[in-house]
Amino acid sequence: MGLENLNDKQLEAVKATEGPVLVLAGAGSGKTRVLTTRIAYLIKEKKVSPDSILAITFTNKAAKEMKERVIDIMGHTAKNIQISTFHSFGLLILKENYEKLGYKRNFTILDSDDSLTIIKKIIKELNYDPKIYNPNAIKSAISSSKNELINAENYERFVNSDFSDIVHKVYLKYEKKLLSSNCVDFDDLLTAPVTLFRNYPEILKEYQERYKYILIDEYQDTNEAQYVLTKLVSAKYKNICVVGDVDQTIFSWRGANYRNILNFEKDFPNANLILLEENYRSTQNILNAANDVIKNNKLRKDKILWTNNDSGLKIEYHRSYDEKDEAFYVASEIKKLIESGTEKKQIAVLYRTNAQSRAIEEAMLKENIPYKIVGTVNFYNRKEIKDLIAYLKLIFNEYDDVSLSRIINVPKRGIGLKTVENIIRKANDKSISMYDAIDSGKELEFKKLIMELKKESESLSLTELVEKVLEKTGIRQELLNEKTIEAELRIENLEEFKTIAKNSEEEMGVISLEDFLNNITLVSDVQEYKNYDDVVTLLTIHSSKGLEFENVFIIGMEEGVFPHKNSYSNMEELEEERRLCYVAITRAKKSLWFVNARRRTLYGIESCNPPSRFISEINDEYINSNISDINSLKVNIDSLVDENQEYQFGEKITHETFGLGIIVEMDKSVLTIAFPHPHGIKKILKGHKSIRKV
DNA sequence: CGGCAATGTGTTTTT
DNA sequence: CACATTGCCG
Repeated sequence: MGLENLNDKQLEAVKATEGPVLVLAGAGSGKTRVLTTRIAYLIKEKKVSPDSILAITFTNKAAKEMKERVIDIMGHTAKNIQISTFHSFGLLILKENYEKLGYKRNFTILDSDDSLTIIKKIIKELNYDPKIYNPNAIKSAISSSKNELINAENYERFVNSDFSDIVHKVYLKYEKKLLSSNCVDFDDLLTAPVTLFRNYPEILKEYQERYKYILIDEYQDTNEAQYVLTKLVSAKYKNICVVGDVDQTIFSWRGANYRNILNFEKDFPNANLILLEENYRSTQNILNAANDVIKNNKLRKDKILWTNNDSGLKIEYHRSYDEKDEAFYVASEIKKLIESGTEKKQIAVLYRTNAQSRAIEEAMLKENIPYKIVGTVNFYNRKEIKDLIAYLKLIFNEYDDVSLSRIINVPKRGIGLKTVENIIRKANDKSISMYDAIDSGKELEFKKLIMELKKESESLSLTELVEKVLEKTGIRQELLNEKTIEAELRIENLEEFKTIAKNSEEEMGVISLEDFLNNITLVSDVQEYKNYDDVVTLLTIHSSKGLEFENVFIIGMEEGVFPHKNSYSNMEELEEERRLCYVAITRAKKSLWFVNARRRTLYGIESCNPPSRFISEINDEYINSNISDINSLKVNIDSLVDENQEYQFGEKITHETFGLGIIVEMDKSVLTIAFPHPHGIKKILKGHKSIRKV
């Protein structure tokens, strides 16, 4: 079972099966090993039934990996364990209780693009100018509210400005639209189960009985909805084991609240607290660098990771001329590694923003280095693929007005804006779906096509259905007629989609249209299906969380890029950047590179950025550099702050982005300021340029 | 209705 | 810079 390889603390975490357990696990301290062994221990030693166990992870990648590891230990009994993301778990609950929440059996999940489309339409309907009221801002306000379990009606209490008033109105209409389209959005997958459990205690009871043992990974990244959901389901047996590391909170912008982990012992009195501080992953030098960076955060508890590993190589810091040069340097270093026998899958290039991947990708292509990009511009976001999916969604859920609007004229059928508007008006008047509202004209032809495909979908396999759609709708024919290279590429993508369908069918035996659609919406990572053996990995730091590589390159180590300039005005966001840096550094096992560029063209403008402050936070003795004097390049962070500014409790200030706020707490260097919704409470360095007295 | 050109806009991270 | 939206014309 692997108990023999665990240290005392890890063993304690595995064996403390009864009652609440909080495991504070530093980076690389073997927390995944603890979780997987704990699951095996529950089943083998404690004779717990596999389907009484619920294990929640934060990403699909982590869920997949955990499942594989458990299967490695236990074999196929492990297949019945519910190991998934919060969102997939929410979907499971929803599927078992859709009617109580007002949905029909064939509800579908909207992706975030679809949500935005709906919101744009609503803004138009309400006659607001989308230039003044940014649809994306409204969308994220609605999404944050949902994740804080504030529903559209309750949002009224937070209305205190023009903007929030409009958010409220859009939010109400948006919810109505989702329900009538028989659709849920991502956030509903978390909030709907909470609503269900609050309204139906007897249903909650069933789930409490079903999942007697609960494990939650990355607990510091849970938001309010996830937190409440966890608490509800675990309330009866309280056999809940949460694992996390406050220093690795990197999803605050999505509502993650690291206080959930700090409050765990309050929420579950007499919780067993276990600290894992020994790092097994990295060399001493890498770990020292990580510790040096993270200790600059003011809002944290002291914790020093240690390791028995050798001190290892110094961090290699390379400053390049520009981003092309940077990419070329990385590629040539990777080449050297590969030539000296390093496995490509032990090499990763990490960056702060997806946009940075392009230069690296070009260099990799030029140098002929096999690579994969994790979670880049989504395969499923390509137009032709979205169209195909919209057909499948509509075939499955005819109430889905979003999908219908998308494809009613794809390929061109001569159904224009006017016609569509008429259908919408009719549907609204009669309170029916657009699909049901269609009864004449060219649009009836379209409806008949969907009806026909719907009928066929009952008897065809998934792959056959996809083929039928490509053929009968004319999607493929239209592209064939184009006879351009672009169109050819699109056809290739459609064929690739068919392959994905086929593969998942083969993998799972049979897969229903429903499961397939849900899967591709929730698991947006197409590369899971592709067969990559030994290639270099390119990915954002965010998606690198939980992974490890022998050799890691962190590129764009510049002020403005990393830390990202949007985080400058707010101390909490800057500290999140620093945690992000901590995560990035601790991905490396053996060797680590910091790379940056003297000048960089991003979004069409060239800028010259000083090296990242994070580099200067690390003691020079851990760094090897092509620059003679690293210190001469250190940024003067103090220049951003006017230390002499004094404030008083209760004093009003204005912030350049959050507006008027009141100081509700202060200490030597940090102000806690309350801003109006949706900003809420922020911590800001005393005397920071972004705030002014009023 | 469909296609094209001009204009404008927003660019952090993910389920 | 890349893309999305708008406006104009056939």
